[in-house]
Amino acid sequence: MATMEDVARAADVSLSTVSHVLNGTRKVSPKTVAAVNAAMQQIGYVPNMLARALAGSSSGTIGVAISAFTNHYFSETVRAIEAACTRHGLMMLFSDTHDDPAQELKVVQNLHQRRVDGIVLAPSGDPHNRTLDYLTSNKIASVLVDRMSPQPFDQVGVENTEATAQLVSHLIAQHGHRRIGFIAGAPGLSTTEERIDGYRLALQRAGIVFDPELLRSGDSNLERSGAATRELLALPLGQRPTAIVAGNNLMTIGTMHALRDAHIAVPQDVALAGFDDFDWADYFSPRLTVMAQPLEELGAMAVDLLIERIAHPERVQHVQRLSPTLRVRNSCGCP
Amino acid sequence: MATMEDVARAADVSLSTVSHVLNGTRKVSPKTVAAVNAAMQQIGYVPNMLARALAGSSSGTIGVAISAFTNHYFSETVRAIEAACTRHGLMMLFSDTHDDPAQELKVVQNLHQRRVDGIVLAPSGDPHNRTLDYLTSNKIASVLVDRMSPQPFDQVGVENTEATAQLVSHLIAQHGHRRIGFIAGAPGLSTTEERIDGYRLALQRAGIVFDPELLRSGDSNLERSGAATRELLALPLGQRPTAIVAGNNLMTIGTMHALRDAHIAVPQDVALAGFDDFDWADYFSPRLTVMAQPLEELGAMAVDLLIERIAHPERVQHVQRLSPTLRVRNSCGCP
DNA sequence: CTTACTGCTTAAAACGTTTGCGCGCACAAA
DNA sequence: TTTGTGCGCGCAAACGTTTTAAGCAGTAAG
Repeated sequence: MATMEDVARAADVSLSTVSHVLNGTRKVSPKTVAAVNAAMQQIGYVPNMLARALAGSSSGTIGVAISAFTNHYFSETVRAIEAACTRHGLMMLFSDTHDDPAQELKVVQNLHQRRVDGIVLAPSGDPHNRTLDYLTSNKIASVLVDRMSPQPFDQVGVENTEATAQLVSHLIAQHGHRRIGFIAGAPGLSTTEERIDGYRLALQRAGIVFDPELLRSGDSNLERSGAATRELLALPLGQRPTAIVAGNNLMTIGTMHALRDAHIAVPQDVALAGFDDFDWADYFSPRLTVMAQPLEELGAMAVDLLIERIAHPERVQHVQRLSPTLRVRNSCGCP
Repeated sequence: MATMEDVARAADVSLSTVSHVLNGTRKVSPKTVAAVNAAMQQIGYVPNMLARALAGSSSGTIGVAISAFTNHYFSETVRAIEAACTRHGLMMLFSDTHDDPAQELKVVQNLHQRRVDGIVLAPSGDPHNRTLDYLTSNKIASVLVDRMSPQPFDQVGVENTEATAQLVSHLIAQHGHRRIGFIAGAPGLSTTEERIDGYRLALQRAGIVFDPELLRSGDSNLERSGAATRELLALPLGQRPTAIVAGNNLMTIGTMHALRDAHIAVPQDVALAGFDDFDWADYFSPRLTVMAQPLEELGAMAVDLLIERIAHPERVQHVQRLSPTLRVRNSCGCP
């Protein structure tokens, strides 16, 4: 494959001149520039970014470690991140963490070995914070998305507590529900905790006493949320919820699954609302009332923060909370 | 950052010995191995894959150029590809083509510059085949997914013609429809052509004469498929379709959107079926009858073929057709 | 006592860039 | 004529690996 040296030879200039033409690193006479460009054209030169990254300092690549596998909504986030990368002329090295601490660490090390300029990570709920520690101790520029950490990182997430409260309050205030079930996400995730907080906050504001029986873990996945829903439905009649709120998209589907299997009509028998929107939600029944996260913004913001961090490693960390928006449809009981 | 040389110094051996310990490239005495490993541990050495790739020949990275942005279903494919990569110890450099020939070429060149070992591409319908030509003339190991090409490439796709015919036949044979609308994908894509063929094949087999008015292009996207559906609905009563088949997931949603807006009940007023499945399809109404593509297999197969190709650049090309499976629910009129 | 081999190790040349240093030249000022 | 001052360039040293050729003991065979 043709190298810069071949180009130099063909254009009868030095190697460094070719480099400088390529990067505009210093003034080169127009005549020489033309000669070099012609030579490149002619011999079909393709720059070698590996060598460039090795010699210089930036690889023009960022790493993304997100569990797109376990949670569908992360696919969207990844897409948004990729779009932002393209806008900034970066490439994205993507690997899935499967929300598993060990795998997550492996992925991050892998990215580090490949000398990415920075990393976007949706941290798993590792109680030992191994990956986070690895990032800090190796001084890797990084941004956390979705899940927040008390550690000093740049972070982008959504406002969960008030948002969930808003969702629950809608069910209470607009539709008079008093017994509302909540299907919570996987324990250990900040989003899970925050959304539970929001749930309890809304109850408290309405003067409803919290019933632990109505709070179930759906473990952020389809199967467990279905099971949690069945548990809710199995409660004695007076205690059984008249409405259910699911903590994320997957659990909304899982809940709907269980309700359907139990021949429970939504919203007639039980009202339903959830976190995360779907692009088809307007066209299929029940039309889900949800909290929609600004995924596009989330991805763009993450990349912006990362670029900023790469440029200024010592700047103080930013923690951004984006606001999700309530989309009222009819699964909550609205017409 | 620590280099191999630092490790060598710390372990009091030569640089190349460290390299050989790391790669198991040749026999090294157990004592030396231990010393080297200890040294690595101690100084926190992180291998530099860039340098390794530069010196050696493989970068352990493959490029993926797919339009995940325009078509949701590709997200799943990308996920499947990533999973396969991880299984094989590869990393995935991903960039979106937006189904735009120019962007696609740019992306592929970018990947090439980064010296990926190979590329998985879902080719846009570029009439000039610029990207494909680039790949062949630069002898880049590559595999085409989803869309097929007459050019000599390794390819994985699904069987579209018979599958579509099966979908259409179901509507005819099981539910007695005679006027069936078809919302086709973007022109120029092999999948689009093949699915149209399947549609016509099914009509022909049932002895139904093809009415060009019933074949509309939804251009593989939401908006245009909605418009196409409205055109179908605007046909005079005797000509208006009693069933509609959509050419992919996005167009199924778009079609459903238009039907909903027109207050047309599915399947009572008009039956609906489409290509591509959804994970929520079982739980929301109408429950869509669809042709489900084996996305996981598709991704795995693509990566397998690519690895094979990288290992043996001169082997003859394989073209694989996977079989989608019909999932009958109730949007077609089945109970 | 050579010779050849074995088992380990070192030295050094790639790989394809970037970049600091410095050189020669032309042209203006002294 | 000198001296200075840019302007265009080339040279060569990194960057962190892999890999080939060769060195150097010690040992077995001739």
